[in-house]
Amino acid sequence: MISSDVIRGYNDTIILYLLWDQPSYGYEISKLIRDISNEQYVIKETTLYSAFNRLEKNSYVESFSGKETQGRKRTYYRITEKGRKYYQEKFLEWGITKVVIDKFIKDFNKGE
Amino acid sequence: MISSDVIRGYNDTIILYLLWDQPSYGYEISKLIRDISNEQYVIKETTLYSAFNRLEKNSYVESFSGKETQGRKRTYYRITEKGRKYYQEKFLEWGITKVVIDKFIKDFNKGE
DNA sequence: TCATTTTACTACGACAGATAAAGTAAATCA
DNA sequence: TGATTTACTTTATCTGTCGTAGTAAAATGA
Repeated sequence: MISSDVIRGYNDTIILYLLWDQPSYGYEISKLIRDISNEQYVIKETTLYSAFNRLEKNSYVESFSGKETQGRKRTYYRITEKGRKYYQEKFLEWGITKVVIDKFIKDFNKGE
Repeated sequence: MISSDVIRGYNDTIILYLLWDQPSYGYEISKLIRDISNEQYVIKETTLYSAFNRLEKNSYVESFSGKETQGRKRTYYRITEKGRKYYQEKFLEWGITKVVIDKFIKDFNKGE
């Protein structure tokens, strides 16, 4: 299980990634995250829905009511152009972040 | 500039890394972080000192008064055995975290 | 058919870590 | 001697995560 403080800066970006090709909704996103990460990251419901609200407030996604085929009525979210731009920025930032953190996190057990 | 939410889970670990071989103190750690990261990460003073307090509270470091050679009196910090163990755990976690996040953060501009 | 499970959220409050702002204090430097 | 650098400390605020609880409808099973 990876700590939530680490992932904190990337929950929104992860959601945008999963919305890239088609709209989706909370429950599905949550399962996708669990499956794709092989159970290594399971996002909390409240974290997920508060992320959706934040994303919508920032106009990175827009919501619409889906025709529910099963289960309760769903709220779908669609990524916006602004959301795609934000994602691309975060993608670049993540590349830099990895390099920076790698300079400070090394294995002292195996020399250097 | 990398965002603070990203680094949030690793500030303590970065400090422990820099204390690995010899004790140090706030101001020096802060400069080391800036230099090693080539200005890409500049830790805020308050963030740094609150991290030291947290580390000490958790017994990952212990403090002692140094003979100041210049400037104001310094509080030095020395990593403990518990701190080294914690660091090793975070080192492993970071490896896993990178792999997990990489599954969700890809460049849509270049195919794949 | 009725209860349980699964799907799909919403509301509220607490907490931790980052940070802005301001202040303190001693040594060095021009 | 006054500005700058070093070296912190205190206080208060903000954001994102998360625990707890509740709502609601469809699917599933006995």
